[in-house]
Amino acid sequence: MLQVSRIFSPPGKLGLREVIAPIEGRRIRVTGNIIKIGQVRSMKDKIKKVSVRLFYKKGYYATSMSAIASASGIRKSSIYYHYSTKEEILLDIFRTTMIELQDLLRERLNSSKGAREKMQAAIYCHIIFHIERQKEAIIADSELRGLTARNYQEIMQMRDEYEKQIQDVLKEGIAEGIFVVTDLKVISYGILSMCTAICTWFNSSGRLSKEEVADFYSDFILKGLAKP
Amino acid sequence: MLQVSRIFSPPGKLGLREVIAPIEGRRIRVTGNIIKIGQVRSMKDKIKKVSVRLFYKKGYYATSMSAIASASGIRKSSIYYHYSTKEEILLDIFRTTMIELQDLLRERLNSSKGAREKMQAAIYCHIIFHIERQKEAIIADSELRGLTARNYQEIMQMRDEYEKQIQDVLKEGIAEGIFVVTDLKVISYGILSMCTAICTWFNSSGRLSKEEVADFYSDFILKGLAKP
DNA sequence: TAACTGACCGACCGACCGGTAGGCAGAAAA
DNA sequence: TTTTCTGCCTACCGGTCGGTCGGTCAGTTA
Repeated sequence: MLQVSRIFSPPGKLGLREVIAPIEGRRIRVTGNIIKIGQVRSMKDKIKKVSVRLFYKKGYYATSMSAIASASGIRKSSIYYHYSTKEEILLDIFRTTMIELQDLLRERLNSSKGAREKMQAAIYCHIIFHIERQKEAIIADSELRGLTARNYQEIMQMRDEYEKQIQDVLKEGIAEGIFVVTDLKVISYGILSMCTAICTWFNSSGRLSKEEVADFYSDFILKGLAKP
Repeated sequence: MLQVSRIFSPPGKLGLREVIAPIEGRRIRVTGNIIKIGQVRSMKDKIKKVSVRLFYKKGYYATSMSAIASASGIRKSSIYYHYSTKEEILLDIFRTTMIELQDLLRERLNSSKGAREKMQAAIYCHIIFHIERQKEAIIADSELRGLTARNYQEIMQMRDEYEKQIQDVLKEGIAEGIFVVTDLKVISYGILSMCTAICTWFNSSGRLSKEEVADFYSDFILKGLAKP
């Protein structure tokens, strides 16, 4: 039996829809057991998820804390129970996104042999990630200015490490004698930025699948790298 | 003889430096003649130039009208004599940047023969422009959200026309039988986004000159396009 | 000399910003 | 049963935002 908590009794001026909305995706305790409704496990996750949507749609600066709150079904001040500042929400999004991307790449590279296969894997997973996580990817690519010095440096370091892995694959290909690279950094930036930019124009209900796009780019880049 | 105008007599609480600042780059009339000081021809140009600097440095939303005003050496309300809204400043920057880029590309393409030479010219002028006009390029690339529907569409149309010119060169190369292109749009987006992204990392006092970078990218892309 | 115009100013507006203080219901711990 | 903790609430803060308004004053024109 669901023991109806205060959530169901209208607090203040909230209407019925506004009362019901926050329940979706919230933990509800029933004498010890936890029932998960929807995909969101806690209010903190919900705030983060909503923030991703709003930062993506309107940008970090143009998104207010009250907008995040009302889309999460709580009051603005309640956000500060979970996050101490607005920037911390952004940082949380940055961190999890970067870590997931980093882990994915490392895993794929470890299960690949040779520079050609590794480069293919790297391009493929970078592109698929940037399409599947389109919103987070765009935020991570364009909202760096929202971070203050300390946090900015932390994220930039993660980015550098990621780029280094790509550059290592390029080096490996040069050592193997299958790649020709005029300038390691310049070419690695070029490869990454063309793959990253996909998330700005890709339409999942469009003409092409993400796998097709990944294949096209993979072919193009490997041809550009190949020793004649 | 310089007839000293009100500009020189301190209005309100302005200190000496603040009084002198606005004179630089301002038209000063001396019985009919106009003396130009500095590179800026009018206060409107100065506001625009200052806005480019601030939008680049802090972003459109994070830049306030009062910040633009004080950096221009006038009061906030005076900006509204030249521009009716903040967005109009942004739109002005967008328009002039896009038009300049568009004109530059058209001119270079007209003076080139054959798809290979045209593609080389297109890459070269796109990159050089994005490095020389780094600030405007970054704004044009990242502040689209600052435009409301009507203005957004206007700029997007200009962007589409620009991309079409690149796609036409690709088509020409396919017809000539020297390019192999898996997908016209996808590849053109890839080429443009890697060339555009240069403005985010290029450092003019760095290891490489803009011409070197342009050459590296040109080689890489043409190799990726070439028929084996 | 009088009327007009271009370019600017100070004072002010309502809306909204991120963030804080303190309270309160219900669940868990003692 | 009492106390503490969790997760949210209402009410409010000082500050800033983009933008407006009624002037003001030098220079031009009539």
